[in-house]
Amino acid sequence: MTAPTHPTHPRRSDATRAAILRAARERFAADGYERATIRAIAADARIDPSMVMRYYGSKEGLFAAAAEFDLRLPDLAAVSPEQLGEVLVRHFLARWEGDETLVALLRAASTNPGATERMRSIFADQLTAAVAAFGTDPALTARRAGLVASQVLGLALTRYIVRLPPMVDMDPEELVSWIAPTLQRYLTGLSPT
Amino acid sequence: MTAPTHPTHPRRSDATRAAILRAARERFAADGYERATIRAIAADARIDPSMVMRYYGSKEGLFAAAAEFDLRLPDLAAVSPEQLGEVLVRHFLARWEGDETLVALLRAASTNPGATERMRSIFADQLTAAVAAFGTDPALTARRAGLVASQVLGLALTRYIVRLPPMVDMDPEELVSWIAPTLQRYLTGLSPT
DNA sequence: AGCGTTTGCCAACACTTGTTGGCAACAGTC
DNA sequence: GACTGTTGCCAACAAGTGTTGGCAAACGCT
Repeated sequence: MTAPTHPTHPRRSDATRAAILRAARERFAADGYERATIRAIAADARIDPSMVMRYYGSKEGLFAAAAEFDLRLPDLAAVSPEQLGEVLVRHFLARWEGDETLVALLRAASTNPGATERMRSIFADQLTAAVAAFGTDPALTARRAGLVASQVLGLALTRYIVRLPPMVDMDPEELVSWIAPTLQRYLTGLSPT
Repeated sequence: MTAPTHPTHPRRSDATRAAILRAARERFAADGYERATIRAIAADARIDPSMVMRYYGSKEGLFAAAAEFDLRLPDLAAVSPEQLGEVLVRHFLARWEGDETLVALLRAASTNPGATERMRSIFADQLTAAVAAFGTDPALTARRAGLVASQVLGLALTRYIVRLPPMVDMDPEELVSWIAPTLQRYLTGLSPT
């Protein structure tokens, strides 16, 4: 993260930039876009609010930087076809739990148009590409990816945002065994038409 | 809605109250809790912002009134067991499309603690009760309901909030035929443990 | 008609928000 | 050591927020 886009000289303020980004992700994840104030983020990072503006231009710019995200989906073509569902749930669960960026993005996506758009493109681009990679009927690929997204995002919503007790209490393995067959069918099941 | 709790005299301002409530639901559904301002809601309802305060006490109070919601779940004990999934998806789809209250609630649930709590209780109470009504292993009831909620809320999130193209484009019947088997298994499938 | 109550609007309050400009301290270079 | 650019903070702004109190008109009742 905060990788210099070009072989530019490392800046003396890189530590500050990173601190801002870390605080921003925490606040956005905990409070959503509008309730997370620049002042609060700056206080967490122990710097002045004006620094946030200098380094990230605006609140929108800060969010864009903090919500940079890659699903890091594995190559599904290399997975044995009957294990696709299981591999995917495991991967998503690990990704949600290990990085609060996605929670921040999901919280913000409900109210902030920019975040909505990013969420949409992440799942429309990255997930659709991964689903296309193991090649079923191209006409169905987008729909399969959309259905997978609906279950995976629903899992995240109920477990990390709404915190429905049963969804919070189940351990990852139980979730995998319940949900994997769902994704498996969405990915490889016959079109029900 | 806005039903007089007691046999009190109908008030001359009932029309205004209803207009406020209608405008509030629209704004909350479109913008979420924090971006929906009392001034904007009042403007939509063509009255002064101070009226909102007089009739609903506070913004939180207004939201609480606007987000009053009943899932109106059918009696699942009266449904033939192999059709549970299908009946449920149909019911939820109709409920989402016909009433923007749930969309308002879902949008707000990501950022507003009160809305989160209400969402949680709606699905924890109403849905769990419906699932319990056709009586499987009580130890699994809450988990089954939670899983159903995860898929149903994921459907709503991707279709009405994030607006993932494939989820928006599919017509209700196709969604039903894809998703019904998922709910069916969550409701009646064997515990995978 | 005269009464108290209800409905509505206006103006203002106290506060928070994102954002800006200026100014001191510091680093590194010639 | 002087010069240039960077890093940081302070103070302030303009705009928008939820919320409040008071006042005029309309209403419903006797």
